Amino acid sequence: MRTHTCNQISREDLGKSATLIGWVKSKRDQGAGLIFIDLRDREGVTQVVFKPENSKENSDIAESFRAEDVIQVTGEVHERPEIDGQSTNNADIATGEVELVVSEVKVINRSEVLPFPLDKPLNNEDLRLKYRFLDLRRPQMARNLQLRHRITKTTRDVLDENGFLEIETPILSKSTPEGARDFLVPSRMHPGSFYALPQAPQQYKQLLMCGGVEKYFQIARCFRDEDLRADRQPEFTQIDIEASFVEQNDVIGLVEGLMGRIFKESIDATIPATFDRITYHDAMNVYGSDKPDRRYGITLKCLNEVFAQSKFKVFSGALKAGGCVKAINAKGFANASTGQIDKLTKAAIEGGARGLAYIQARGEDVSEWRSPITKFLSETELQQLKETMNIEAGDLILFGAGDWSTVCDVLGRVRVMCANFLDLLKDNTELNFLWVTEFPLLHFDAEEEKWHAVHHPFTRPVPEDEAKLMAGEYEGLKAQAYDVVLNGYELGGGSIRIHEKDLQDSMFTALGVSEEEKSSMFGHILDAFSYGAPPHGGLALGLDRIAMLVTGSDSIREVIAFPKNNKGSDLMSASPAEVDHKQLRELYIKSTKKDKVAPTPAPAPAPAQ
RNA sequence: GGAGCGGUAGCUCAAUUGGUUAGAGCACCGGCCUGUCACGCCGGAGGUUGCGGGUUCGAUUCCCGUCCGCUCCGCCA
Repeated sequence: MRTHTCNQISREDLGKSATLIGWVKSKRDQGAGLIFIDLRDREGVTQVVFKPENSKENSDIAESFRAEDVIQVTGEVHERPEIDGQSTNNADIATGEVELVVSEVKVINRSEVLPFPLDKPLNNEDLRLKYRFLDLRRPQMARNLQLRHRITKTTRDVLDENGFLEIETPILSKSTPEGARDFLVPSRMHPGSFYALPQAPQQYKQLLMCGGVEKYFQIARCFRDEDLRADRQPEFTQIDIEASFVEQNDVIGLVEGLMGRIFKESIDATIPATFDRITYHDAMNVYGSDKPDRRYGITLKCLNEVFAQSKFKVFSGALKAGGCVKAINAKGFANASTGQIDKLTKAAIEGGARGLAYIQARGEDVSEWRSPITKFLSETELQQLKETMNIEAGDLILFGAGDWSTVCDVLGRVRVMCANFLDLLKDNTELNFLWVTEFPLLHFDAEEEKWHAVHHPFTRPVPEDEAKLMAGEYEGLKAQAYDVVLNGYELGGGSIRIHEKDLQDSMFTALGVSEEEKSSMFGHILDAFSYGAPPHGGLALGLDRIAMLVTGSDSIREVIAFPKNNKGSDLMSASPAEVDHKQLRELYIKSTKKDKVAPTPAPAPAPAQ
């Protein structure tokens, strides 16, 4: 029987017997039967020593060990000896002052030669995912999973302390017309009908509020059939929270407390008791993003006054059309390479700009500035610009002109790229939390010529905009919606919801949902709202992203035990995979493969064209 | 759907302007070594350079196509 884990034995155990079970991390064979084994388990590493004078048989067995063999060793805990006056302690491991001198050894299971070493970082993620069961043995991955557990455990504790009930909602649910693409599951008992996997338990949790639950949470698996990213998986986990009789500040306070406990109990980090708040408008206006990373200070400055009378048509034209001129000052980036400027310009164009005007302030004086546009600007404009933007020698100024939202978006992208080029976040360990509030309720999709919900269709407008929504005036409405942002990542978002049938009906009307769809798609929720639905609100937090930031990983795949790759495949189990014809027939789905039983007749030769 | 980067031994990488038999470290196999902890020393085995085609006397290298992976854009209410 195991008496200790591999991080446990210490000087206090000297002379005592101990039995360890674990994996052979490494073997150092000194010859003549003196062999050191680093034995690893989930918790740590202990050096075990085989001495020929104790048992030649044991040493012979140890000689055969390879990395990742599972062995059980029993022996006496010894102090590490001094050799020629030199300590043989190993300060790198917790058990480095002692060692286990083996008297009994048992080989529990042998390992094949490994496809990759476990004790070094490995770039080849393909290989890691294919052999994930080995990859998970690496201390970094073990730590990530342990921290993730700590996060979910703390979440359950905190929400339980606050009176929230953990309730499961269906995985087999119903396709929703708006939002991301659904994963569909064919129904055998209802030919031609499909379940959908939930993108989020949004409607269920609101129906729980209608059911009088008052306070609900769930560590909920969610599914979206969209293209993947480093911080996006087709199935991911949300901490889903909903409460009745709450206002925005209640939800915000709850989440601030939850975050504080999570960061304390996982990595012992102390974060502010309350987070700064910024409106959506200000976030866009100042940082060019609705999830700004404020760990660096580059901000968007308005230059409308400077260029109000400008003869430079790009600027004056934008202002005349009711738009704006803005710029950022990337301090110390005047030496940007042509390639870097090209990349910034490309990003600006992708964001909808026609180009990217810039000034490389190679010196203090405006005459030393290098720029394709300064020749169009007057001396007065240049001096005002210098003052407004606080331009000093060595700065790079980047401009955007046009309609407000495009300019903000473009400069927001350029801002992030500059910070990356300048490596502004090197060695930065700050945890910068932020609430973004007062999101727009609706935005108009010019291509489809219809209004979309910015958050989702159940989001409540601010009180002063309720009447407008009911009256069909959709321009400029604000929502009681809020996002929590950490270091430029959207950790989660939520809103106060609509709980009245009439208001919800108006919302569906705004989104162009037909009367027929209202009852077929949303009849149950409209129904629920007409039987005394309580006011309610909540939010959902991305557990994977929280775990990614807590562990300092650069991808959520590092904090998910068995993630999918970029194409949505599980490389270990090789899913998705084709299924048997019989299975498909039962589901009334036609195989895309050629039918082997009844081959189709050879097609007639195509007529020459 | 689009852009960028990448694919050479089990792993991490190298290979000059297109030029001998494609190399090194780690891992592996054999031998030696009684205090190592990235143990050390000696020896060995290990390659369809992702795949297909083209140019060339000659292609890891140049060109075209294709597959795979990662990052980003679109997309993700």
